[in-house]
Amino acid sequence: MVTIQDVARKANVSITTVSRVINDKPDVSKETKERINKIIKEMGYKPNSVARGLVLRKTNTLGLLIPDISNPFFPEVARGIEDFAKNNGFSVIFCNTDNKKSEEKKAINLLRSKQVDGIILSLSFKNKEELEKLRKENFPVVQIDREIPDINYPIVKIDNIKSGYKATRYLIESGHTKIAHITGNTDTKTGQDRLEGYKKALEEFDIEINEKWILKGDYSKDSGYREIKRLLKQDEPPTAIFIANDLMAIGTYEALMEKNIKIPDELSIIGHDDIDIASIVNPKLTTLSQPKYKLGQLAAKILISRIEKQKFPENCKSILESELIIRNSVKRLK
Amino acid sequence: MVTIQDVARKANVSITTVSRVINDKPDVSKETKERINKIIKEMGYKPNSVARGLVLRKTNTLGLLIPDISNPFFPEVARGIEDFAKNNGFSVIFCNTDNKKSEEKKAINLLRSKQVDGIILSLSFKNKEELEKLRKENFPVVQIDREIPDINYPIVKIDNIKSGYKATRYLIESGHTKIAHITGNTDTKTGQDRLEGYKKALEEFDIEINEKWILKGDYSKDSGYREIKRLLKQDEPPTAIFIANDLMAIGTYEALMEKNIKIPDELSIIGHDDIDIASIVNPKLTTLSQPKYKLGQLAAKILISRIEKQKFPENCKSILESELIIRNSVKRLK
DNA sequence: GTGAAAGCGCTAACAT
DNA sequence: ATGTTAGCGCTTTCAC
Repeated sequence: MVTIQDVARKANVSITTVSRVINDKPDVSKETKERINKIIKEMGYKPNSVARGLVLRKTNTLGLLIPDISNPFFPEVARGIEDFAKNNGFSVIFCNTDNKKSEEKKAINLLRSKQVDGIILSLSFKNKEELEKLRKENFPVVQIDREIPDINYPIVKIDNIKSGYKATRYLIESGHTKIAHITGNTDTKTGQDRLEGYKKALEEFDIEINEKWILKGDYSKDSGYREIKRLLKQDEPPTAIFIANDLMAIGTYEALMEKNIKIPDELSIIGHDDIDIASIVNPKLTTLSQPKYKLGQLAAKILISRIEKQKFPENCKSILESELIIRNSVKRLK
Repeated sequence: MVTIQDVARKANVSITTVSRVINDKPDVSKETKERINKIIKEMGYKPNSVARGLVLRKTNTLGLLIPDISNPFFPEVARGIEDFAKNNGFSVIFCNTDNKKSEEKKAINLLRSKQVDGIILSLSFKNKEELEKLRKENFPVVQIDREIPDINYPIVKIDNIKSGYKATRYLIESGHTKIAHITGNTDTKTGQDRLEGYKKALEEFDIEINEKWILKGDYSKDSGYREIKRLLKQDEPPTAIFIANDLMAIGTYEALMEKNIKIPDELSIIGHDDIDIASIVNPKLTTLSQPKYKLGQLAAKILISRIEKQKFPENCKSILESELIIRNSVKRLK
């Protein structure tokens, strides 16, 4: 490892001067600057960010804390974050937590001890404590996707109530009145919100809410498969169903295929998220699309602004709108 | 930020003693140890990894350099890496390069300047230089998925020649003789290898290779869509096709659906990778499954062994076998 | 325009 | 069993 010392020695200057050159500071003659730059190149010198981080108390590193990078929702978000971060001189450490409180705590401690300058996180609903600790220290944080209520931190998310509302409303406007719902994990705000939107739409159109048609999923494909089977056992089946995410909808597809029930003729389905698969299954899944890349990008933008202390609304809530993607899994009755 | 100084002052001991306690070193009385641990807890002291990294010349951080985390192949690999890393006290910084040489170079420089202890990477085929630089310094590296030839670094990958061979052989054994191939990006070793496996199988079974039936894709869904359309314009179409990855196969599905060509009755398809979608499309796609999570896990294991200087074959090539997943997209003619 | 010196928070000889 | 000291590679005052 060649250090600033080595460069200074070779150039016959003090390390201060070399430091000035690599940081592009004034007060160094054009002549020496060029000479030092040449030597830097020759020796292949690269400043040590760790040493720099120690003195500057800034690592130019962001933490990303998510439930699971292999959940199809997150890779694109992560990409949006990394792209924006990279373009602004930051890199990102990612941690998977599987929504476990203990893992979340460990990950936050790890990131803090690594002195990341800020954290983008998607916490499980129950974990208010950790976020409050960060808040107390006024540590830069941006929440994504899931919001822990009553804590004053920026959040970038989809308006999930509205999104659930839009999905359900589309079913209603297509002529359906018997509409079921498979919820997401109702330990998450996201899951609760989509459910709330579902109820809101039914109420608005004076359709009675049938609790038997509200089935408790957990965002996993298996839970979609499981819950639709339970639904089908009921005496009076619905004609349409809003499923809180596409992954569960896919599970549903499999169960229906097994039972030889035709989508959308016998059951209309609308999903949520517009993951890759949605445009590929047969019939193509009507769903709501989340601007995932943008979500990540914006989260990184807000966090970095906060870190660099540029003006940005202190506790901005950025609510991105989801987009209805009409495909072939909903039958229009009118 | 509370530092080791603060703890030492409060405990009326030297920072050395505190250091001994937090690192669980001997030579400190049970009594003081307990007292200091109590104070550490009270003050919420967390050691500063950056300072530690500076003196120890070890950051317990891994770099992960991949083309694109939102490419469905990588999230699971990344998860395997992060899990193993975490369980062994490491965290991971990830970088997307889009297979661009310039981005790869920038990312490696960034990771080096951040003093990561090792790098797991999947480089574009043309980028031998950067890897050679690392090799010269004997820097810990593990390649995943794609191998740059002639460089003595550990690699964890699928045997893609064998995998292409297995895919093609399965088509042959199903009774097909007119077998086409849509290649992956032939700038990558992976793409070349699967093609080679395809040819090898044909040769072994004395089937003449028809260059017209070898179509040049680039691993993107669009290229699958595009190339199958070109294939269909030919006078004498094949009865089966091996497509170098599932994403392209999905593009193919769309084109065939448009043209109302039935899979597998009119054209049999075998893909590669077994991404989520494969088990969901209609008909379900027969494909070869890569142990992605294991791939990541093993790569991390080898890299960390190397870093910790535990014995592990210096230049081990870990060739994981892909697994044939028989579904419904190949028609058995015999 | 350039350099000497202090210090970021920690670990590791080397005393005592 | 505990403390003193030096130093990891860098930036930043302050002096010249």
